[in-house]
Amino acid sequence: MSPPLEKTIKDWMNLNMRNSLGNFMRFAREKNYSLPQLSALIHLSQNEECNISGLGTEFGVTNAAVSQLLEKMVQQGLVHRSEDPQDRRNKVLVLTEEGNKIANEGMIERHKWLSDLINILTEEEKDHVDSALRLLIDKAALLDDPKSQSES
Amino acid sequence: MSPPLEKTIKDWMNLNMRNSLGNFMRFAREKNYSLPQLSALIHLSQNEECNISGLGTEFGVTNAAVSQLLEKMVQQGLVHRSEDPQDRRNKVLVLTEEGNKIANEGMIERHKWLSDLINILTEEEKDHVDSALRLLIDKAALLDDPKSQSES
DNA sequence: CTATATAATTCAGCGATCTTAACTAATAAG
DNA sequence: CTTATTAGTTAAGATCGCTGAATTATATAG
Repeated sequence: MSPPLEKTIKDWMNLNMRNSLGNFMRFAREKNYSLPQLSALIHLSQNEECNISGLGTEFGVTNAAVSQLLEKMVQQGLVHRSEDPQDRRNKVLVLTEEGNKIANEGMIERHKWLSDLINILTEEEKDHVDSALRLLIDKAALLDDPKSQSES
Repeated sequence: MSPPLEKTIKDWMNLNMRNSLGNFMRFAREKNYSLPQLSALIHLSQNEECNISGLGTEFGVTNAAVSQLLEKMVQQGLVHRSEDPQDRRNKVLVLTEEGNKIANEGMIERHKWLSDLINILTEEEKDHVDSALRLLIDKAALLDDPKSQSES
């Protein structure tokens, strides 16, 4: 990687941190959701069907911890938990409508600064940013696809 | 904002979430730092001189909470806490070398996927992404500057 | 000098999450 | 059928961070 791009990435990371982390934590506190809950919510909103151990691996905690966390979220009506017909030891975790709503709000809150930022660009600049981000999104999909199909 | 750009931002947000949140939480657990600690660490690494109440406002918690959290971080050698000569009620919080090291590692860990992603781009694509990100960084500085100079 | 306001700390108590260990249920292997 | 493995749950105990209230020290106002 060329040195100037390396610096750009670093600056971009800093900007991301400074603007999204605080927003995210404040949002969590205001809505009375813990950070683990909100993280689980967002993970579930991106990976439609998860099980307990998958979440445990994702966040680096035991199944017991996930089970307890999810139990509360089921009671709060954020998550629907059902048996997997293929293997009834598995639980299939899916967000409820309410859960999806909260997850989306959380994401919007976290990246609000990015939307605000883009709104002050000229049309030409918007196009430039749009194509660059789309390029990254497409490349990321290429990296993800081979792996995401290799389990179950 | 044009509809296609709006979708691009949304996709980009999703990608960010999916790839950085898990890394970040795993990093925190592996290194035995709590999420609040790591968040404080990162905030301090971006805003060289902070006081207790400033951090409290940033994260939406009481001064007592910040004081206790920082006390631990001082004991761990991550933060240097000293009196403000201008107003000795204030404490000036600055990261130690060790604290800075951890903060940087955390940021690198969190955005590792972005570096990996950029590494598979062609030179031409890299230039494209570089200029788009730099554009956003510059615009963000314009938004921030008026505010960031208004205190102390 | 006295009174008030501000910044930070300390303490007791609460709630949340984590871990380990024991347990139930379902699947896979012999 | 018996045994071992896998997925998830439950319970007990520990830790952590937060709050509210009381306290100390500094700064400002009258």
